[in-house]
Amino acid sequence: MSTIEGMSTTRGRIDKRQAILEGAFTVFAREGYAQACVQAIAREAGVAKPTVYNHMTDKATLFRHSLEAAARAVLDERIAALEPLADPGDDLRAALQQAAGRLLRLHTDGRSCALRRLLYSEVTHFPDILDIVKDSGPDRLTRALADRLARLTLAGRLRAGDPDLAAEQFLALLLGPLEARTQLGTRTLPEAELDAMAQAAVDAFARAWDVS
Amino acid sequence: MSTIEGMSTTRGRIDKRQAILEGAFTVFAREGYAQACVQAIAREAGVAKPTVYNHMTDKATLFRHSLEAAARAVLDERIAALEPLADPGDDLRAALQQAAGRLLRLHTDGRSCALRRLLYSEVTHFPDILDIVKDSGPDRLTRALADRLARLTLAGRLRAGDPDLAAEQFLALLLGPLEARTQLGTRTLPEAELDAMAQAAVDAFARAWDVS
DNA sequence: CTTCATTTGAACTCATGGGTTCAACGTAAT
DNA sequence: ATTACGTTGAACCCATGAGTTCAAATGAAG
Repeated sequence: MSTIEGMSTTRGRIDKRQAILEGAFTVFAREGYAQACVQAIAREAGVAKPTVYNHMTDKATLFRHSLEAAARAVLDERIAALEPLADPGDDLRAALQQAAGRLLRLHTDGRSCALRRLLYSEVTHFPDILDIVKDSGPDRLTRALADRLARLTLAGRLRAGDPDLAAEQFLALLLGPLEARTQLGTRTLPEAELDAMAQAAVDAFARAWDVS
Repeated sequence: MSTIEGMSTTRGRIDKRQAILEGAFTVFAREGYAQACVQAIAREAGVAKPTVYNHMTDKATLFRHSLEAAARAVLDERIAALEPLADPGDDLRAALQQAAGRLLRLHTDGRSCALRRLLYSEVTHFPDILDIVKDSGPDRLTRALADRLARLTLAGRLRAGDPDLAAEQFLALLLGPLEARTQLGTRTLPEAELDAMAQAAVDAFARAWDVS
C-alpha cells in the first residue's frame, strides 16, 4: 500500500477528509446541527454519502471534528492579530488600536460568527465541545494578551497590576458591544463604525489602566 | 359566551395558553428548536397535543410566542435591577456595585442563559426574532442605563460626556467576561466570584469615567 | 336539560433523514 | 493480470415527528 509513493492514494483520502470537514462546517453553520442533513454535506463536499460514513462513524462525530477544525483555524488568526503588541513602537496606543481593529474584524467574520452560534446552540447537547473552547477559544486569546500586557507593564508602558484582569477587560470593552451592534452576528458593520469601536475601547482601556 | 362572568371559560383558555407558552419555552430551552417535539411540549404543559394546535397554528409560531413571553419577563427583571441608580445615596460606587451584582445574577440565571442560547441558535432561521431583541433585549437595558448615567453626570457624580457610550462600556465590562467564565452559560459561578466580577467591573468603570 | 365550545386520547398520514447495503467502477501496487 | 482498497450511486430499512382527524368526554351558559 505505502512505499514512499504510497502517499498518492493516502493524499486522495486526506483531501476527501478535508473536503468533508469543510463542507460539514459550511452546512452546519448554515442550517444548524439538527437541520443539517448528511446528504447536503456530502453534496457540499463533492462526495457521495457513503464516503462520508467511511471517514466518520456518526453525524455527531462529524460535527465535533468539523467544529474542531474550524475553531483551530479561527484561533490562529486571532493570536496573529496580537502581533503589533510584541514590539509597539513609541506609540503604545496606536499599537493597541491596530490590534483592536484586527480583532474586531476577525470577530465579525462570517466563519467566526457561525462558529460562535454553533457553540452556543449545541453546547448543551455536546458538552465535550467545551474542550474546544478551552483549547482554541477565547481563553487562549486572553492568556496570550495577558502575556503581552505583563511584558509591557514591566517595561513601564502601562500599569496593569493584574495582567489577566486587564486582558479580560480589554477584550470585554472591545468585543462586548459587538453582540448588540451586529444583531447577534447577523449584520455587518461599516468599516468606519468598526474603527470607532476600536478607538472607544482603547480610550477607555487607556484611562482605566494608565497607558502611557 | 361572555357577560361579566364569561371570564371563567375565557380564563380557562388563557390559563391553558399560558401553560403552553411556558411549557414550550422550557422544552425549547432544554432541547433546541428542531429537537423539541410538540408532544413533549404538550406533556410539559399538561395538555393534549391537539390543544396546542388549537392555540397555535405552527410549531414555528409557538416558538416565536414562547420566546417573546420569556424575553419580556427577563427584561422587566433587568430594568428593575437598575433601581439603585435612581437615588444613589452619597456613595455612587456602592450603588453601581449593587446594580452590577444584581445584573450579574440575572444574566447568569438559567432562563436568561437559555433565552440567549435560543436566540443565537435560531436567529438565522427566524430573522424576525431580532425584533424581540430590539424591543425587550439588551438595547432597552443600555438605553435605560444611559438615562441614569446622564442624570448622574448632570448632578456632577461622574463625567460621562457620552452617556450611551458609558452605558455600553459599563455593561461590556460587567457582562463580557461572563461568556468565558460561565463556559457559555453552562457553569454556575460561586457568589464570591460574582461579587469579585462586579467589583472589578465597577473599579475599571470608575477609573475610566471619573466616578466621584 | 340542552347547547355550544373546548379538550382529550388515540390513531393516522406523510415527509424527512440517519445509517446501511450492494454491485459496479477506478486506480494504484505487485 | 491480479489484488486490494476507496469511491459511487441507488435503493433500502426504520425511527421520528409535524400536523390532522374523530369520536368521546367535559363543562360552563342559558
